[in-house]
Amino acid sequence: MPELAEVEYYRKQWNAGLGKRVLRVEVHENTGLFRGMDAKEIVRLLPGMPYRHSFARGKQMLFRFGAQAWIGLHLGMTGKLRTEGLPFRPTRHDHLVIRVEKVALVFRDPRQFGRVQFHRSSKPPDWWTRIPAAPTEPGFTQEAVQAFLARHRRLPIKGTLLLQTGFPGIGNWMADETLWQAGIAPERKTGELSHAEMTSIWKTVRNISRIAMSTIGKDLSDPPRDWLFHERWSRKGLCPKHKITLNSAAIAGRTTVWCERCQRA
DNA sequence: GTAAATGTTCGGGC
DNA sequence: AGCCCGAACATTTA
Repeated sequence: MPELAEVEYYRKQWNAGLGKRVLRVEVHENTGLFRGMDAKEIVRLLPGMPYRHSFARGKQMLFRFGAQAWIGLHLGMTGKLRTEGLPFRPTRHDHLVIRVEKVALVFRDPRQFGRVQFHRSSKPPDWWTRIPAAPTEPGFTQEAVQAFLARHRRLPIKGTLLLQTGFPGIGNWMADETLWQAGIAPERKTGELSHAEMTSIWKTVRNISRIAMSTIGKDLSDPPRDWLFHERWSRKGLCPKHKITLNSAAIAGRTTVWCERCQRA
């Protein structure tokens, strides 16, 4: 379930390998994770380099090896990172295994919607540098959000919240949580929101992201009990405020859950 | 057996 | 050109 906070959690899972030298890399090279790249390049070039650092921004992660090697990872729908002690034999969905001293760094992704990128340079890749500020960063300002919303006036606000070019890290459950806490119906056109509602979107996204980071992002523990989060997964979820059955429909192409009493149409 | 799933990209039709 | 929509990717789970 990798959105902003889950990505942060999974990034840290490889920390057990920090500072250690790569001994060997194993890949399932014909899987979708390596689309558009040559997986063998990683296998050939990474050994000998220390795993130095990792970063996460939105749903993207970047791992630094040696002086001029970077691996970018996206978890897609079902990707997970973990480490394994030795001996370790990868199984069917463990598509990338980076063996460092005493530990194996594993990227598992059954559906293969995730992605691996390799970049050789002393500088991080352009695609990384261009990611806009995430909701937990100072650059995620009210002005930036207003300007972004103004550029997507015809899209339902639910769809706008899912655009990674404006809300890096926000995914389906965070978008629903935001709209529920902000009291805005998901099918509202972005351009029809009032100034106060746009401000509320900005504040709520920041608040939810901060709290999610300190719970889910820390150790996958639950966010606050009164969040929609706990109710939105089952077909008969109840609004935490009104205890009425939540609505569920596809909006902007994605399953959307909301409370018609909380959220102004 | 069928539908749907926490994401993104691509191509066709307008 | 640009916007919008649906399909596609591959697998598991309800």
